[in-house]
Amino acid sequence: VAIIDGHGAEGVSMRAVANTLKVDAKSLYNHIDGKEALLDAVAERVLAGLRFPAVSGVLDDDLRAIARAFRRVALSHPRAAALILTRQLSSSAALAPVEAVVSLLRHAGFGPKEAVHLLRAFLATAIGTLLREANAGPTFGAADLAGIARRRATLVGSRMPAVVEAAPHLARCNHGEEFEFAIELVIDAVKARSRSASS
Amino acid sequence: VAIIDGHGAEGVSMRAVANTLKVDAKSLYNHIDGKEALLDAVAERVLAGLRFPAVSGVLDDDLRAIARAFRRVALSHPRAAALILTRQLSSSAALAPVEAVVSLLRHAGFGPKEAVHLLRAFLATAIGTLLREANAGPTFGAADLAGIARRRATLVGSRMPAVVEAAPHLARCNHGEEFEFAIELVIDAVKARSRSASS
DNA sequence: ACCTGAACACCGTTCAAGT
DNA sequence: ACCTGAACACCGTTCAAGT
Repeated sequence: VAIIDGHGAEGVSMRAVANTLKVDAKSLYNHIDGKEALLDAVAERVLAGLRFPAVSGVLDDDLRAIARAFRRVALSHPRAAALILTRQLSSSAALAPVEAVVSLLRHAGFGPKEAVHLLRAFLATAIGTLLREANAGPTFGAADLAGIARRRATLVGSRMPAVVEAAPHLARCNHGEEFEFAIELVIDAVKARSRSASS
Repeated sequence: VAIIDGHGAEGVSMRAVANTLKVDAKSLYNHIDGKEALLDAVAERVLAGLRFPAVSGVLDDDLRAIARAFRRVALSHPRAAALILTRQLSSSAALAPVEAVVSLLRHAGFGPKEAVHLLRAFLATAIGTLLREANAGPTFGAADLAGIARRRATLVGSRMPAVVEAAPHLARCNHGEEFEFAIELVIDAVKARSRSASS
């Protein structure tokens, strides 16, 4: 994790890890099954920092809180974010958010089948949004005015009418705001479905 | 693309590409700016295969059609899917779906700002869902009965009550169905918002 | 139980020299 | 305008030998 924080995920090599551990790269194989397993372990370790607030009993508040907690942990080590969002984990650390969301939906009256569907849509939206944020880096943020201007020029240069018209909004991206918007969208859809829940 | 189809994205090396081109790896640098640029080019090439059906004028039908066309192209080369979904592209190939969706939303009465928000939520949901499908590989599909049984056992072993209860549904994943469900969810939310559109 | 030396089969990339 | 030889600074991983 220290290497990723300092040099990015591409900076992780068995030799680099061994080096910061003052040991030979080959020695690592006595402790872990290879590089892929190491990266899985990193993702699990970071994801284990996930903490949910207490359940309030109001479905949308609780879903929002889970989404925010998930964003928080995913971005707790920005350069490791793609790892956490992308790796297919099987450990119980990865099941914690599943348990939290499904449990909420079941108590709200959804059947197990629909709860799983909604869970998956909920996670897909969160992960898609966070992956955009993680990949964008600081470039896309609100701060970099020169970057925004450059990007806006490119968009206008595309000569696609809707893109040109929306260029001022496309050129910048407030990630926190977009996350809230996307989550609100799926929460609204969940609430709309809860009025006729079954199956 | 041929290498990715045959050996996966990790099989792509400058030497491998040069080899299938019957040339030396170093020669590639006369034509492209390095490996990252090469992978960008691959993603753009595949994405360029995107074809939208004609606009019907019914918002939800048109959004559904775009989503399906996007899924189609993303999975047209399954082992390249993560590349297409993950790379930050700046070319006009990447702007085609943006133009299509924003244009639709504008005609439906949304302001440019809200159209961009909705576009981003729409894409995030599609990308999140498709990334799950691409990463899962064939393992998770409906076919592999032994895999489903094994996965179900793991879930039950977690001893998390909601996970255990929903294990039969969590252990399998019909990707096409989940995609339709997630898209339907955001389309519903868009329609709900179109009844009070502005800004 | 853990470490390392020797070794293998790879990488991406630069640059000067060729045609 | 394009190619290549020589070269550099790296990779992940195995295995037998050591303590």
